[in-house]
Amino acid sequence: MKDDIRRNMALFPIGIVMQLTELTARQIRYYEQQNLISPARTKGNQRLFSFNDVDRLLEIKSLLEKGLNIAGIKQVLAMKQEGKRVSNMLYEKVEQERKEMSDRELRDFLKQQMFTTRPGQTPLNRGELSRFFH
DNA sequence: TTTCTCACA
DNA sequence: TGTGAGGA
Repeated sequence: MKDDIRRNMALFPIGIVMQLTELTARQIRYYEQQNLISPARTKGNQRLFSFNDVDRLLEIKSLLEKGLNIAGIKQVLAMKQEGKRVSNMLYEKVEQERKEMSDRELRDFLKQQMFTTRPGQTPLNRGELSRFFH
């Protein structure tokens, strides 16, 4: 579908993205360093974000609020891409099933993480989320 | 004015 | 992650 070119078209500077996502410029730049997003650049080296980038950031924010840290988000995002590759040519109904499955898998994944965390290793989840399993 | 990179009393 | 410096 050629709707992708529109979603991936670099349009807004970091200032607008800050308002859209309610994230600080510092955070947005940091997430880029962590390869969670890959905005285009202007000739003046200014970042230009696409709708996809904004969506991604909103998802990151959402995951952050669920208590995940960057490492956890990276894995979730990776899972999303795999799932997308499979459901790309399927219909909406299947798309919904994928989302539900993703949520369930995310829960299982997090739960398992809590018990699998090895000594000296930072847990993938922290903060509020801990309350749900402890 | 806005955004960029770098670095930390 | 915040924040200030110094430049574009």
